[in-house]
Amino acid sequence: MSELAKVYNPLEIEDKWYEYWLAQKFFEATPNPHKEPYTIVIPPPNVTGILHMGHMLNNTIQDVLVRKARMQGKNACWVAGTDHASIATEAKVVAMLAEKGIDKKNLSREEFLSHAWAWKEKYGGIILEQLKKLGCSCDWSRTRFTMDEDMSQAVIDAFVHLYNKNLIYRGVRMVNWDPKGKTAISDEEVIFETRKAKLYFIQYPFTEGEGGITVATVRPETIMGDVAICVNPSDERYKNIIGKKVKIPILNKEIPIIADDYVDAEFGTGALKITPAHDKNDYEIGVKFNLEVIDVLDENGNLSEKCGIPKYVGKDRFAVRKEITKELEELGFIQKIDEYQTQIGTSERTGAVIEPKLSLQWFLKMKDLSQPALDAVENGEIKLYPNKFNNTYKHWLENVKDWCLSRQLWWGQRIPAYYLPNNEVVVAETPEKALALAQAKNPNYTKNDLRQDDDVLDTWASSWLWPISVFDGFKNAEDNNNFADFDYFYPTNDLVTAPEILFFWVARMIMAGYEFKGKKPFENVYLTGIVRDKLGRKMSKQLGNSPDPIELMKQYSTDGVRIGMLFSSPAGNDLKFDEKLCEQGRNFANKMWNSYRLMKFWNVADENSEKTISQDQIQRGKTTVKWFKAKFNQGLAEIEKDYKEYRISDALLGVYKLYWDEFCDRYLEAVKPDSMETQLMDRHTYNETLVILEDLLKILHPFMPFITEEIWQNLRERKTGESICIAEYPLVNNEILAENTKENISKKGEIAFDLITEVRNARSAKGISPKKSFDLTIKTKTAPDFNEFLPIVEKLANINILFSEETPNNTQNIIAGTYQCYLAMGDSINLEQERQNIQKELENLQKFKAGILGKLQNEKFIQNAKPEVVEVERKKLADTASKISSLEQTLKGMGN
RNA sequence: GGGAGCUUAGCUCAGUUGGUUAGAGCAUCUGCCUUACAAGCAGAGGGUCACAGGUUCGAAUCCUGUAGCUCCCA
Repeated sequence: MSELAKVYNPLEIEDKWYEYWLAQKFFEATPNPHKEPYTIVIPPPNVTGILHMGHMLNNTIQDVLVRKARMQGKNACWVAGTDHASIATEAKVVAMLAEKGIDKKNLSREEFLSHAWAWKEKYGGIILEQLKKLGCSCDWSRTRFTMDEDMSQAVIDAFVHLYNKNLIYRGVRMVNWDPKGKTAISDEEVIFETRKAKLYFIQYPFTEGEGGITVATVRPETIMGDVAICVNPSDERYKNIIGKKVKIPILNKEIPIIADDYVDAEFGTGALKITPAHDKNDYEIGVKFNLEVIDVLDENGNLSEKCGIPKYVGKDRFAVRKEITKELEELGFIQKIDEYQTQIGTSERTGAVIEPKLSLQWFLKMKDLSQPALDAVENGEIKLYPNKFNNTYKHWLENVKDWCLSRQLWWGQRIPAYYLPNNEVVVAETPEKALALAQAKNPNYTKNDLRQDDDVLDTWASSWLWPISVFDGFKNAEDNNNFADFDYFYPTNDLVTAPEILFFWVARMIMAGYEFKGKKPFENVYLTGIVRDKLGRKMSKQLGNSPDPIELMKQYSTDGVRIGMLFSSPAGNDLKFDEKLCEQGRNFANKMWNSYRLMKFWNVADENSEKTISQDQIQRGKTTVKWFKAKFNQGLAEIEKDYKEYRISDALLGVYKLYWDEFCDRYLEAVKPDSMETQLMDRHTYNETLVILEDLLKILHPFMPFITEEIWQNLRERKTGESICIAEYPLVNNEILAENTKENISKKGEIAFDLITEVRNARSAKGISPKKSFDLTIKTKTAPDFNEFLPIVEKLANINILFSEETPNNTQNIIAGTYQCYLAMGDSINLEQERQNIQKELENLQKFKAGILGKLQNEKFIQNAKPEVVEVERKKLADTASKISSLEQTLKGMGN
């Protein structure tokens, strides 16, 4: 048996078992009315994506939950897939085409899409393959893509449904315009930079009378688009001029002074110029006061005809800023120019400064949709972990804005809206149905009169349907078969995702669940933290501070990396990732491997050889097994509690300590055979150890699927089709816990192990080798209450235990529980030193006792504190008093 | 500007409705090739719980204020 390697080698083992699991179809789930379903849908990663540390964390947690549920006999179904990521993918494809010298502008929509699909087929599956490396136990037969035909159909159907309910409308809205790329981009693609700018103080003269009002702005080139000056109504400086009119410098156009709370009286002069076409907030004020919108810029970021000053038309916005500043200065309108730090949005793609621009977009009204979603979290039907996110969630939903659904892109579901020659619009699932609607208005319309909207829908318009559509929940009701999956697996159980997309995705899925199915999409939402580097920075490509997960797994084993991720991830808190943690995970795997190796050295006794085993060894085995089972079940109960509260890293730490500290360092050391030559072990202890190890492997399996499978498979003869993946997860054994409470087994064990530590410590302090054996006298008339543990103490502390009521000479004092013990270490005892140690210990105890007495003599404490608390204090007092008296006796015995 | 959260050992974090002398892992230090494992074993040291008040018999925990940091929304 000794041919097992000393160091665990994960490489082949991981691939071997993953292939076995897939071949045995352990991860595939089909509806089964006799089994309870447990469902998770993956947050679909971008089809353009490759695995990053965030995915590692997220998917490891999901795998832990799914594997545990599967072992608990549930019908575990984890659906994987990817989303089409309109913007990112289109950008990638455009870039790829550009490299080949192809300009998107010269392609038809169909041509471009065929390139995009080709790209997706080639690169779109990378991330899913990487998830397999991570050990993810997804039902791969269910893998979906948000642009699959039926998934897309669901998106279109949903759009039509909402349009017909009057929840979708078309309206003007401010978008992030990239004047270089000549396209709108999403908020996520805007990078804010802190830049130096100038704050110009410009005077707008009153139309009547002397003077005027001074406005501070960073954008003097937009004054031609001004339609009002706004002040705060409570601003004393301006109270009496509200309603007056001023003239825009140069242009000499009259605009009113209005008042709104939005204006910050502290900023600049407290007077704000309102340019609705070029600022989001100004636009909203414009809507509120019913002001005109004058768009003075064109799609290139140049001044347009509308600016009203011919010499500036067609010139770049920044050039005009300089020129107009000069002109204003010459005309005496500029009072001063301050240096100013400002946040400027730039395009992730082109680097151009983003121009807020009004355009016509499709919107979804959110108010009615959000109410059920708000209620669901409020009344606990859906639970967020950690629940600190309830506030954020509530705040967002109560202030929810309408959702801009359209994107000026081609990659995605094309908006099913068709324009008629008279600019009327019809919305329908297909061109045919749209034509029918059109013809209802005017029978003369033909197919050629319809022009479909060029834009596609936001990717989230696909992913908010994900938990429904992956189970074909939108398919026709006539086709009953298609609903079997949906009816069985929906609502799903847990969702694991990042807090960054709580609104984008989670809230919207909840809305979709109630809107389309009248049911929540999931029960629990576990929000992970953000993986940061050691310095606390977000991991990003630009910084290059993210390790390559695949490399990490090669270096530390997949199990090791999974452990490393989870060790540092308390729910919802950001985690500072450190490779050291993966190393710790790898070391743990190695420790497990070696504990398995140790068992392989042992020989099970037969009827004859069993007689040669010492009673001490047999007794040790018996007690250790009993003790460990108590510890195991206590630990397991804690771990279950941690799982219930989604404290995954605490659950892991619990398992880790059970395995390493209790099993390896205590249990295995205690049951080791006496004889190194025969390695003979009694059958009872051996069999129990096997069961114990199997139970440990089972509770570890969700965290470390590969090594647990490897050891589990080798522990006994297993048949094909057997696997720890589907082995029964241990239940907390309440009988053992009750027995433990009755017999105080774990408490006695602690006393015994503390005593072992004390003895080792005494040796170590004096530089004596652990190999040297000593006598230890326990001061007692009868056998001490932890009697059954004494053979364990003798073995692990390498001592010989005696009982006596006398205090032996020349010994070191040790306390075990309430027992006074004396360790005879021969000449090495320094009596004076020993006396001092005891004195010091006595002082500590006296201080401690005084503290307790202080409490117990305080009447208010006795009156107010819970009886249990008072009882605990009394017990402490008694124990301390007894320790003190025995130490004092010891001192006396030493002739002091 | 509005909202949320954080601050506990050198580092990363636990610390449940207030109740043992505040815990863990890593790191550090000491001693060890001991019947598996040096990716290991046996020990040890290390904290004014950010700061200042308050409530309470009792505060890391509750309240108020201050400072610093982070995130979300605008």
